[in-house]
Amino acid sequence: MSERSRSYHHGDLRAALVTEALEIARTEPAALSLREVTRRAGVSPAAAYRHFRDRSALMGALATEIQHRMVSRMRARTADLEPADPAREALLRLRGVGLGYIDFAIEEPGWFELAFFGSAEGAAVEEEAGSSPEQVPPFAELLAALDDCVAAGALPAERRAGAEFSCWSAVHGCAELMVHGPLRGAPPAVVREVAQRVVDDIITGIR
Amino acid sequence: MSERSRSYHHGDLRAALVTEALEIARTEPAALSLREVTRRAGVSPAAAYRHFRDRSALMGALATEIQHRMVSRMRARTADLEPADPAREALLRLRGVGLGYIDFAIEEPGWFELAFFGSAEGAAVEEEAGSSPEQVPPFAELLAALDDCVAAGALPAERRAGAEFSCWSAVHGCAELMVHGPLRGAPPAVVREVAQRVVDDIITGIR
DNA sequence: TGGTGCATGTGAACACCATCCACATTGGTG
DNA sequence: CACCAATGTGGATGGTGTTCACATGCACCA
Repeated sequence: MSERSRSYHHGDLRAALVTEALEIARTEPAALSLREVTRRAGVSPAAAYRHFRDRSALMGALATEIQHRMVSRMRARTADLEPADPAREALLRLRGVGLGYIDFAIEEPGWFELAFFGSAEGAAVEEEAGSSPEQVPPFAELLAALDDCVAAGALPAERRAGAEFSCWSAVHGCAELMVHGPLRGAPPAVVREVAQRVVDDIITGIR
Repeated sequence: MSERSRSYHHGDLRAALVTEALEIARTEPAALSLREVTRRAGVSPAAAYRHFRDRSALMGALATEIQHRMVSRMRARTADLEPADPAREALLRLRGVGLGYIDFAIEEPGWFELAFFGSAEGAAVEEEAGSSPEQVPPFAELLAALDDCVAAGALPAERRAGAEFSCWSAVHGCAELMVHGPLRGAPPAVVREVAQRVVDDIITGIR
């Protein structure tokens, strides 16, 4: 396993391709091509097709991996909440989910850009059935936080339905604003302030 | 001017290229390439470079055109407001701006996708100076609506600063949700309801 | 009127890309 | 040990953006 680089067979090319693609996406997104990925993995372009139906399948795997990393960071951020009364704590968690989402987009714009690619272009038709909201990990995180709010009495039950769309819209839109939009490259202080205002406004609005 | 199609010189190739690109973007976005655009304009690929520095410059011109059409539709939608007291009327206008934005995204997904491309990829560095928020027409529309709200007493002056980011985030994020995200292809009734909930929530939240 | 300069369009080339094919190599299984 | 299925290769095809030397013809000036 140690000296696998010289052997004709790679060992675990699929994982290696995803790893290389992640690296490229983070550092020089413009260079993210199937050929470049295989090049860095030390393998011929066609080899990728033994593991992915086509380019968009690779991007889908990439998106899934990124979504999981996103959730990890969101959780790491939310973990250190000092105890408070349940309602307040649930709201703080909801706030943390939103801010964590936005932070991830700012810290890893290359990854953020690809995080929802699977649901975007090529694979639109076939996956149809398998892409319910609950299966998009960051979205699932939001759903859980909202349910918590209801359980803790911080959100009236009759306001629960549809609240996830308001929250996701505001938070995702804010992230886009900062990665692609007018706030791209704004000073971190401004960015922080805007993010907090957006998250607080939408949490106020859904209640 | 009438029989210009046979002449070596085109007449107004720049406009023709934008027109063709708009058509392609609307009907078969996947086919939107510089070569396809020139092909439809009956001209060689290189001809485009007499009018646009590169592909991303074409996309930028396209984006600008789309943004203007977006504003036109948003205005057409907001135009028929029956008079009411100023505060209520200002809020309705704000609501109309948001819903109009979302409607445009749903009705013209191909265009919506490109509307902010100019601020997205290639041209990021050089335009830096020229892309202040006020110069993005749909965003300017929002700013105006918010100022109206303050003037009409529907929004406290101390809540005005930053409100545009909350609104744009929610509305743009909602549009993305419907074009690329989990709500893509959802029944129109659901889409309508979600859009209204999102817009109403954020308007509640900013006040 | 005739000539010329400059903007505009052409054709061919380059480098890159995704994708497919027949073929080579191999690790594991009978 | 032999063979098979899985995996990787090299090369070809047709697409892309971009550049270059060259062709064309409109507008203006002598």
